[in-house]
Amino acid sequence: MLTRGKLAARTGCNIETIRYYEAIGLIPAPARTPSGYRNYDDEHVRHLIFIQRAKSLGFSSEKIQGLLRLTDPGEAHTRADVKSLTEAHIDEITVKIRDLKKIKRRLSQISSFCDGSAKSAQTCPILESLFDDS
Amino acid sequence: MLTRGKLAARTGCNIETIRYYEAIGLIPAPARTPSGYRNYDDEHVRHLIFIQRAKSLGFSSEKIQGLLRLTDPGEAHTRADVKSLTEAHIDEITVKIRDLKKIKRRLSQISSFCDGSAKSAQTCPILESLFDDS
DNA sequence: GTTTGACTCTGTATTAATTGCAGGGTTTAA
DNA sequence: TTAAACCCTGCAATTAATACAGAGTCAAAC
Repeated sequence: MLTRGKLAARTGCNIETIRYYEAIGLIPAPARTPSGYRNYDDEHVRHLIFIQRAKSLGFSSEKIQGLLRLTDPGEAHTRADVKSLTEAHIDEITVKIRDLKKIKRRLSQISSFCDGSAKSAQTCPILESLFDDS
Repeated sequence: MLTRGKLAARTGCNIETIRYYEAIGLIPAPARTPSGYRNYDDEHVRHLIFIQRAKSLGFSSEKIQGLLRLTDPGEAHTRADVKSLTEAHIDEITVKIRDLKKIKRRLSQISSFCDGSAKSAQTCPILESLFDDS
């Protein structure tokens, strides 16, 4: 019996947020016990973990719904559907990865270049480049 | 004269959001004209572009403040400071990149595997793996 | 040079996403 | 069999972002 509290503990998701995601349709409504308790299954666990990751990567609830719909057996998908949906997402993800790599590279430079004096970070020219658009 | 509206147009940021970011200290308060108009400079443009990117990558306002503080000439940083701040961020970014690559790879598989029939996506076993934790 | 439209200012209200709380029922384990 | 620990619902509070209202400012056409 996987109650809401246990699902929260297992996924790290706030217990109230689970109810909220159900309300907005981000996760399917689970079965209920005779007394009305929600009873989740492994599908819900995977769903919720995916949602949390996607959120942490800056995807909106709407975008996440779009990704999840790709896996929904209740939805019919033509090849064209899948193509256009996935390709738009792939492009967006490619940009995200590029931006993250840029920030990571700059942070590594900051970490290795600054010489340890109290004023080092202020004068380190690398810091400036953190904002660059190139 | 870079007014708030022009800054919004140049960065794609909502004009009201700029005022909000100033209120919570995410961007520095700009100079004012004698009549009270905000007057921004290039520093604000770069700041705001960086903030928008970081937001789109799932960083919280707090995290972004931490990153920006690394570049703030008014803050003193010891080497240890910089090391610990940057390394925590770098680790987090590494995870994000890995997750994004995973999602991207799965999306590519979805796009290329499904055979074009109306029911293809439902039965495509690749879809399931979008949730995997491995 | 004045008028008018587009812009800015401040303060406050609204929306969306999330979290917290209160009041009441259920389960479990001592 | 009762107390602790949970769940239920409904609603309030928070945070981030955006919208709006009323008043002042700027710029360019008349």
